[in-house]
Amino acid sequence: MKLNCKSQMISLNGKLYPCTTSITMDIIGGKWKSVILYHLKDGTLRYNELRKSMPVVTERTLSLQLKQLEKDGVVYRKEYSGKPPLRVEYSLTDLGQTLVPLLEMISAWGDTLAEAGGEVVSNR
Amino acid sequence: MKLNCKSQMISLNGKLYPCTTSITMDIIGGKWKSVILYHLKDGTLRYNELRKSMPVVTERTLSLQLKQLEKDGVVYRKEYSGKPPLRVEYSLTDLGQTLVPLLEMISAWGDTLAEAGGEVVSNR
DNA sequence: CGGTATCCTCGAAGATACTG
DNA sequence: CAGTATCTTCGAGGATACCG
Repeated sequence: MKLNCKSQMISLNGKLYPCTTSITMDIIGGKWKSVILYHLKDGTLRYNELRKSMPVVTERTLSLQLKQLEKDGVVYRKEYSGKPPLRVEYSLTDLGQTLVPLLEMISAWGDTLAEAGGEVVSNR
Repeated sequence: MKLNCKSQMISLNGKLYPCTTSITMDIIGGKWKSVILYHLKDGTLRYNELRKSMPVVTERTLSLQLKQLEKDGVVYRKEYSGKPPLRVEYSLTDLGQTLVPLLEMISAWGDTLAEAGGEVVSNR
């Protein structure tokens, strides 16, 4: 059955959504999740590599967002536990991989706007 | 120049973004904007028609979100002012139309998840 | 290195009532 | 019909310090 977002609610994992777009936006929306996913789309990154790619995010927020992405099944967290220094790697799951075309479209649309009126401001 | 979201900031309309995905998400993100846009993708709707398509949103929130979409240039507000009853129609602008493939992809991705584990809950 | 713990701010969104 | 006006709540995200 194809859901069509007309005057009905959809229940998924204990949450109620008014539209299938809301489901996707719940998973990739917010200030940071699409950015994290975009950086992971080209491969595995360690926690600190992610941090360096996103200089403005705080550690706490990055950590929280990663946990949510992990819980929603789009990001995989692999911990290589030997003695410290600890090594943790993040990557997209198979489900996360299915988001890549979407992430690229989102980025491309924003890119078009930026080309028209945007400006690169800083390099760190 | 193609922007790549690596350690630089992009300035657009007085806001700073860490990534081109952030630009798009700023415009279509949040709890309601993608739902509104999805409903408008098939044509013009009056304020009350939008309300009825989205029974859980409050008037205030719908009104605020529509204003932001209008300000960001993706929604067009046309007021037919005669004497009351007032008639206002909302539709996508040309820029808004370029979001349609994206909105459909967002909806389709959520739909896939819902088919796997979701459940339609109510009919109003 | 890869996080937590605490505390805090601020804006998105809701409830309800009212209006041109 | 198509909103505004007020007031309130709630949670995302930030600042800073500390931990295994």
